[in-house]
Amino acid sequence: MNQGVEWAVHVLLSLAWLDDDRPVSTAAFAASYDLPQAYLHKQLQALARAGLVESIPGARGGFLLARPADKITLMDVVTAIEGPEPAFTCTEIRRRGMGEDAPKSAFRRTCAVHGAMQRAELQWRQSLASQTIADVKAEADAHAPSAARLARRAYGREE
Amino acid sequence: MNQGVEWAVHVLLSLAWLDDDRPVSTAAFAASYDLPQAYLHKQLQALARAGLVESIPGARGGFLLARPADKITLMDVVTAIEGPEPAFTCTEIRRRGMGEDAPKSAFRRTCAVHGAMQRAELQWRQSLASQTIADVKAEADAHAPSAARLARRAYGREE
DNA sequence: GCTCTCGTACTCGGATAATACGTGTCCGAGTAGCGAAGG
DNA sequence: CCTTCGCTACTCGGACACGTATTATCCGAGTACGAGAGC
Repeated sequence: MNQGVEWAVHVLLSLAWLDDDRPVSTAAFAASYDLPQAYLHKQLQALARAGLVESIPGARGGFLLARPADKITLMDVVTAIEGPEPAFTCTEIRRRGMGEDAPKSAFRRTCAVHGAMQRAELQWRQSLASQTIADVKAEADAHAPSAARLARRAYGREE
Repeated sequence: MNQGVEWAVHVLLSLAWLDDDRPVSTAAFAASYDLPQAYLHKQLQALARAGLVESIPGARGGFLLARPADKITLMDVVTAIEGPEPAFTCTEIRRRGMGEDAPKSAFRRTCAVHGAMQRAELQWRQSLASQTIADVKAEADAHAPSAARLARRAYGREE
């Protein structure tokens, strides 16, 4: 799994904590998390292309949530960063394993191996789709109530 | 996900279909599935190291199931090929995101992002662990009853 | 005819290259704010 | 003093290198079968 997924979730989480209309620049995020600015910027562009964040160009620009945090699922984030392709890809090698004279009717139904892997991946995707940024924020708040205030301070709010 | 996972499951499935004590060589599998022999051999070695198959050295050697097909889960196969490392790794970047003066008590509990991703991955792993090679075999048989016979013919059984 | 020995062919095992994707970086396009000049 | 113009600094956007992990390959160690010679 891409490193960028973790970064993206934390960035969205920070934006959810800030909860205002002032955009946050890549430089601010990079400084806050001590991450390579240029590469983090690449990930943020992916989030913008996927419509998860809105990008404000120009000076004093940056990124802000494109929709409420409870409307952004972790599945959205993973898809934005990793792409929509499934992790397991079936190449239908079963067709070559049975000899040339195997009846085509034997392959009408989905490959059983493919089906099994797909079921597992579906469980993963459903779990990701059932958890929103707002949920993660709520859990983090429950673990450490000071988190929201610390986040706002880290980005220059409430000086 | 590694290509080798698909190959490995199909190989184990074929061994389950054959269901005898005569080992099958890498060359036989590669010829049957039309796969690069040397690379497939590498994957089979991983299965052998993980204890899923038993390797018979020397002429007329090859591989056979190390235990019954209903005792080999898809999780075992994925772990053998991909390794035991979790797909998502938490680098605890939250600690850097809150400023230096953040109280350590705020990080006693697990990172919420990590927890959320872990839950999804656990669903995936549980689904993989709940499905055995025997289950996949049963499903494939249900889809196409001729599969077992075709497999035995492909490996020189029942000539 | 039987047995022992040697040779050959075959297969596993690990060490070794080539390639693709994830990682990291750079520079150009565009915008907002600030300052100075003019009215 | 107010308005307008221009400049500078800052930020997004996409195009360009690098490193690591997956993909792919090769050669050596070991074993079983078979042929041949010897008894």
